Amino acid sequence: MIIATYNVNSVNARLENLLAWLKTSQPDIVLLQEIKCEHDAFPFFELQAAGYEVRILGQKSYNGVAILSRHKIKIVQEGFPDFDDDNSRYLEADILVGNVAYRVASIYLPNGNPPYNNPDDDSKFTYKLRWMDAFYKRAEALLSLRRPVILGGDFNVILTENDVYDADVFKNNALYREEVKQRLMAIMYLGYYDAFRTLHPHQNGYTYWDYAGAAVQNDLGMRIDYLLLSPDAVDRLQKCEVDKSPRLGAKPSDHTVLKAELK
DNA sequence: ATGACGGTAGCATACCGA
Repeated sequence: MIIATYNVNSVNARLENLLAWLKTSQPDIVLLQEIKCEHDAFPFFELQAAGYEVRILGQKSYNGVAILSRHKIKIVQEGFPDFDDDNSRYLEADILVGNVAYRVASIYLPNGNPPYNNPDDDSKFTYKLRWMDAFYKRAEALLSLRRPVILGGDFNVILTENDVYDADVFKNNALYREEVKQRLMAIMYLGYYDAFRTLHPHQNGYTYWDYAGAAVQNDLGMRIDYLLLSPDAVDRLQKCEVDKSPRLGAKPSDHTVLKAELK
């Protein structure tokens, strides 16, 4: 079973790129973030023609998450229970692959940095922390299923200096603040495994490179996309790799694909 | 110190992003 997560930075702007990648890679499940559209503008037809069932939690212009699957999708949660969110950032589903009943979620965690024109505004950061607290509660509840759970997406968190090209540049950045790193670590201490780091302790594993300058050519990236696996899922983990090809092709997203293979 | 670069809304420029 191959599962991937990909922040597409607009599913419509990225449709050719996405379809080409699906055709080459043939994943079973894809978790998309930043689809940036609502239901009526989503390219259902093209993705269904490519062999995928699609469920989305859309939003106009910003955010929006989706799940693509070659197997039947049963949505169980749109957003977190008991957390009122103006943004479409969390979609959770049951997907049966062979005889394995996976619970998966597509996650677009808030960025948290202030607007450029108002650097003292911390409202986005406090929203990020509240969102992560709600995520913690949901992640905790899911462990009691004692099933393979896969929480994947753009987490907007740089965990360590090994996950970014220059940690000093990000010292005060909302992606690298202590409050944020502690919250992601707390989720993992519940019993989730960072699939990439579990298998690759030394590779940088970057999944994002800025469009500006020559960030991708110079590998000035950061590892901010994750696949977190519950104990029952990590037992099945065979491989986890960054696929840089979508980032190197024409008209790329600023993120690339992170994928894992489970047996 | 700032912006680069790209997407969306909607028609000029503002907002968002990491």
